[in-house]
Amino acid sequence: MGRRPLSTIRRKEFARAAYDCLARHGMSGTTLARVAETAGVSKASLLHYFKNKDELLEAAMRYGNGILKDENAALMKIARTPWQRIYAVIEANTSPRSFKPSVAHGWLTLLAAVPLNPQYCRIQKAIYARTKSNLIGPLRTLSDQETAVAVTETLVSIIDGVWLRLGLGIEPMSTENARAQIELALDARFGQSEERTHARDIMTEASRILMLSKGVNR
Amino acid sequence: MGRRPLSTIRRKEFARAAYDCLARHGMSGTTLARVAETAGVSKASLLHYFKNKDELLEAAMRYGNGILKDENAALMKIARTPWQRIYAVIEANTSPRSFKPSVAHGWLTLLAAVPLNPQYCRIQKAIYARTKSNLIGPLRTLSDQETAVAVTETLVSIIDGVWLRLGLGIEPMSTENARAQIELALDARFGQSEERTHARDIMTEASRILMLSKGVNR
DNA sequence: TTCTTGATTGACTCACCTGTCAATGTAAGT
DNA sequence: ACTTACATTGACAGGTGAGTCAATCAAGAA
Repeated sequence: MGRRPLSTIRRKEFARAAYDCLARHGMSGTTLARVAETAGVSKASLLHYFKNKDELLEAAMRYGNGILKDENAALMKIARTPWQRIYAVIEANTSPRSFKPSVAHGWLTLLAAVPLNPQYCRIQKAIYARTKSNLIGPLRTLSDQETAVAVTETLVSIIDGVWLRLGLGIEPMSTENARAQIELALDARFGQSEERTHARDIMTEASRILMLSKGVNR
Repeated sequence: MGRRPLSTIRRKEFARAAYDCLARHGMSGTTLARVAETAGVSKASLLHYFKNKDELLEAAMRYGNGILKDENAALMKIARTPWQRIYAVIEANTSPRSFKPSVAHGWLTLLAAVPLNPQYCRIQKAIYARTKSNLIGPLRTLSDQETAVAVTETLVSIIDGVWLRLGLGIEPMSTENARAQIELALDARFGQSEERTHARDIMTEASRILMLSKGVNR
């Protein structure tokens, strides 16, 4: 779209440095000076690429979300059945590649700022809309609309909840634990059909392969 | 315990003011000056009661949690059966009295700081331990240990998730919506027994009565 | 009344943070 | 070689926030 080039790759590096800072030092500890140091440049250089701190943090938010988004997109492309699409979302959102305490803390730090900044708000809104839509579509083909909505809402809450708990770091939280919780919620409205189990195995395997092929490009 | 008196009531007022600030202005916007203004005193007066900002925010954290804790304790005292104890926790954690966007945002803001401060960490750890224990106890009398643990984990994640989404304020999130999600998770491992339904009605009613009697004392 | 203890505050210090700017470096095009 | 456009930076300005301190105020005890 109307994206200015301005060395997109450099911006991404800085967004990553900002995200790392947020994860390690929290919002108050994430100063331009510290981000610059993390990225190995001067503070003034940062402000050459981002006109202010808000814009930098916005990029950090897009960067952090981008990781999940890319994995999700890659898995969605592979998925062929409704259950596979559901497990694509689940796999992407609990993939060990990003399901780490530091990533979760960075995410949590940014979320806390969402209600204070309309731009962050818009970004986050889009993320929720996408995730919900990715879940409700296939779920509707497996049940009535009402059930699909209810299950979607619950899955989204569980995903948010496990990420939150992961980010707090005060109790162990593994990919397996997270997925077990999601499975439990699915059990509430769907039986352990052959189709479901098979789809899960397929998508788990697909996720593993994608992870091995080191980083979804772009 | 070893609590210094130092006008406990005054400290609570300030903790409340700090919490309000956190909810309204986020972590960076919560300055000593602003909290002081909210409380109607000078910044220096604040620091007479709290030796630094960290201690003030710690008090804010205890204050915010205290609301839920008191409601939980009151309902727990009423509960007589396992299912009633389970619904005591659920009611307390989704009570319209505290289940509000501003409260949730204050909570979210504090949570983001948890990994950066060992003291916040300890407080939050205790909160999780209590909630989990309150759920796992009664659940164990209704199922095997493994199931009790799994359901507890899921319920905790859903509660955290709905609070998070409430705090973000980018989508509607009501008490009813939150409870529907929790019910769904319970459905996964427990049928709609007469006992369960009845317990839910009892605790909902108890919560309503407590709410009418305006604020659990102390 | 006098003394003591705690409450409250304005003024101040010091550190740090954001954002600007002018100067310099650098690489590619002509 | 010259020019243009961008990259990078040190230095600086302006502002703000945390925390200190000495002085004042109020109330109860002796």
